[in-house]
Amino acid sequence: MPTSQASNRLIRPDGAQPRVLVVDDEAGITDALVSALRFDGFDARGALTGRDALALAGRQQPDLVILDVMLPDLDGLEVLHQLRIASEHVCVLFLTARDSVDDRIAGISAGADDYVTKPFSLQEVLARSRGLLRRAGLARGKVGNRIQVGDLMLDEDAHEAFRSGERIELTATEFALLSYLAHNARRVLSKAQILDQVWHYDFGGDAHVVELYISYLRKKIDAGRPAMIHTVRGVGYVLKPAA
Amino acid sequence: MPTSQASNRLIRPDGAQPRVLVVDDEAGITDALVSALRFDGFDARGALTGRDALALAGRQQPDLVILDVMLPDLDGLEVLHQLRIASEHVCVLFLTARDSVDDRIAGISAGADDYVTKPFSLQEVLARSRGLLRRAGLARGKVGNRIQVGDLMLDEDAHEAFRSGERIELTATEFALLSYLAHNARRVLSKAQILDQVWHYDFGGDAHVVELYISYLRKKIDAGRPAMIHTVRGVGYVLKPAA
DNA sequence: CCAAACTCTCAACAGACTCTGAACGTGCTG
DNA sequence: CAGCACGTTCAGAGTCTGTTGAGAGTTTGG
Repeated sequence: MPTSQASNRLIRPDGAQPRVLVVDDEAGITDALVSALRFDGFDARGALTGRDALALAGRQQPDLVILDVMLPDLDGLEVLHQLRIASEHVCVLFLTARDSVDDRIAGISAGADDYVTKPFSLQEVLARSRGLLRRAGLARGKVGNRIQVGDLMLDEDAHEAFRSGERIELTATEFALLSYLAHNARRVLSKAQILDQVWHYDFGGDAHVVELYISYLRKKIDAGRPAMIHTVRGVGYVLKPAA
Repeated sequence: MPTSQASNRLIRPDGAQPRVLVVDDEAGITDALVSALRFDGFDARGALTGRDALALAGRQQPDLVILDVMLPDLDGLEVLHQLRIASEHVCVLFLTARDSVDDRIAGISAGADDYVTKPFSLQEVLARSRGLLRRAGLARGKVGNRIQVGDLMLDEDAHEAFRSGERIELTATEFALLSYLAHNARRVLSKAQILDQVWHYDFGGDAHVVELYISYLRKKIDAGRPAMIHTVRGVGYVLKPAA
């Protein structure tokens, strides 16, 4: 379902893909994340238990571990600590329940590098993962987290969008959608794909919101300019440089 | 959660990152500090016991040791003494329990260069660490611990802030917050990130304090001037030069 | 030991954002 | 050309986020 984004791929100094280990006992979440990460250019693996995770980590030597706090066998925090002992330079992204202050405190004091609250969107996790790895020095010599398509530029650190140098105000959802389109420029994305990637995974609504937000984006991005967002009837939407 | 700040990174004369050794028997604290230091550009390692610390120090030859006074095996003071024998030029930052005046006196007379009381915030420890290493001559040719964003200037040694040359009175918390924002200028920081970095690690409150202090800062920094502090709804806050 | 400053909680308000529903276009297809 | 499916857009309700003022509790400094 997710798609690659060769233009913004992170590269290890040795030329290989960054390695990511996903640990969550809900197979659905693990699979979705592994799948999304793979198509985003990461070498991703999944584990459903803390023990499996530690065993895998020993062999895979991941650069990043995405870790659910709640695991059936070992506590996520314990796993984290073991990981740090084994390989000190690993980054950790925590998955926690919303509003769980305890988790937050535990996460910080356990040395998590960042965390995302459930329910999250895949794009959200991907964005944070890229950010962590870039900061950890696994990025290809790049300043900031920028992506460019034609005369459209997105700065994912500053959460800013520019068209022909002109700044465009976007809401959080609009930015997430545009960001997903930009990462997959020139590729048609179905409404289902978009819904899966940009909206929270427990979002119950239908694909109508996608159409709505495409409409919002058009007003802001394409208003009075050569169109970059195109409809492919019966298939989905594409973002590409204006002719 | 911590973020890099390449613009203010300290560099060893030999070009490598400054080496830091963190020693605390609470794995959570050690992990959090190691993690934060790493993202701030240090080559950090952690040890949970005094013996491990001495062993590691022998191999790593750290420039700075962050040392808990209370250790299970050896006394922190004893560790400090041994360290000084081994390498005279190492800086030492003590971690002590709050209100433990005895610790402070003992620490200073034992040759600690500075100390921080628990519970601390990550930014606090990072700031002291930078300060110590700079004074020890490991800074990239810089005068003072200054950071500038647009017409806003922070002097972290003097704990002073200026906007367009005009001095601005800030409380301790306000300064810490502004400092964190400045170190990550043009990057959106979530309230959770800010809370983790600026407030004490055992702070149980919610993110509302962040909003409150942002409001205070705005009154002092942006009052009647082009705004530098911006809200990114649903994401967080950014500091950037006024357009 | 008092006064002032500071930090944080609470509560009310304002406004932005997100999503639903319905009406309206537009392009396919028979 | 009629009918239908798909897509677009408008309008509005509800929710959520962020802002601010007032004040209690705590710490600091004289």
